[in-house]
Amino acid sequence: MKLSNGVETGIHCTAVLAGLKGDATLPALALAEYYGVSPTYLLKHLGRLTEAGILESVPGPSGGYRLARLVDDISLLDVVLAIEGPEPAFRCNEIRQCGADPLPADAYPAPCAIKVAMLKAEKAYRAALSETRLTDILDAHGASSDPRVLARGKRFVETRQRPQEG
Amino acid sequence: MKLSNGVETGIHCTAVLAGLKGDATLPALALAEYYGVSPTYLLKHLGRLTEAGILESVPGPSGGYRLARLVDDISLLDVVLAIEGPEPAFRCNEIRQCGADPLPADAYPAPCAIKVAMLKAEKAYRAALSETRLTDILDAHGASSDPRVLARGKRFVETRQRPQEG
DNA sequence: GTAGTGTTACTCGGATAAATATTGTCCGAGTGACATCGG
DNA sequence: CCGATGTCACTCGGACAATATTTATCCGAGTAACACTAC
Repeated sequence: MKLSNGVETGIHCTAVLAGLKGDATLPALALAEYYGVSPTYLLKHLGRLTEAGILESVPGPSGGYRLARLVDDISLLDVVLAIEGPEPAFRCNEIRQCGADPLPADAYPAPCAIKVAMLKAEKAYRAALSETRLTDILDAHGASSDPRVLARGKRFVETRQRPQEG
Repeated sequence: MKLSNGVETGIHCTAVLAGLKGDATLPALALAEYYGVSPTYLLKHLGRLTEAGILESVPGPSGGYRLARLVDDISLLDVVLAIEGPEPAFRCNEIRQCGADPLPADAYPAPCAIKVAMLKAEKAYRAALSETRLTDILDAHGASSDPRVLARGKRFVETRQRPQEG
């Protein structure tokens, strides 16, 4: 079980975009440079987030991405599901119904107990992700980060955001 | 994010092996036939479970696998970790420290807030898995399954277990 | 000086390859059972 | 008839391919800004 790295970059980028004021946008290329990741690959993830209604994309020069909702309305679960897809990690293949001399399907009216337990755990996982909103991430970041880190982020956003202010 | 199918087969097989009495064993080939999965591939998963101390393997004719511990001492988490590996699904690459004109490493004394949140969710996931023991699965299966299913399982175990009784 | 217009450069989006993880297969080492042979 | 022994078939375990998924890349469509021209 390995989570796509796109989740990490997606959340980070969403957090950065939360720092924009008003209608300002930030191009994908800028975010890619800021985090040292592949620009074109990042584009794919940002596209997923846009499809999911988490981000808005503005085409053309001075275009880019910005948040489509308030930071309070974005949870980590939203981002993870947008990038990884909505399907649960555990997928029951109903192997209990397979194999030698199988029974008819009507012999299995109750759901597979293993499936139930696995999905229950995954539900707990998603609940925890759902309880964490982007605001919480930003607050924790602001409270525990070194001033240099905050300054670098602020400088970056001010340098690359569109439209340029000033 | 997709969980290996080996997890599903691993749990099912462990549950079947729990039905053995005394020192009896069941060969991997029998389990593979029962569930209609690749025998050699199943062998790999059973090997992982043996390494983890969940199963015991007996070589030679009339050999096979059996539980290495009591059903109360085996949780779903044990099985999942044995097959998927102990590492968490979310792996922080510290991309916050990468990119253009990076800051020195000592600018990041606090752990990444995103990493903390993701691992916290995963901790909840593992806790839920850990609370579910193999006993619970067996109880639920015994209580909610059609008589035909239980009979098929019993017949299968009695037919293929080693040493053959009778 | 101002409005209209054409070009241009920059953006995102989808189709196309490489790398990696998962899935599946094959062959070899080891072991207990069985048949055989001798007493 | 009973015991020792050699062969054998069956087991698990690790090394070797095929497939699926993730990762990365390239190219095209679209758009707003800019410069230029005409008025």
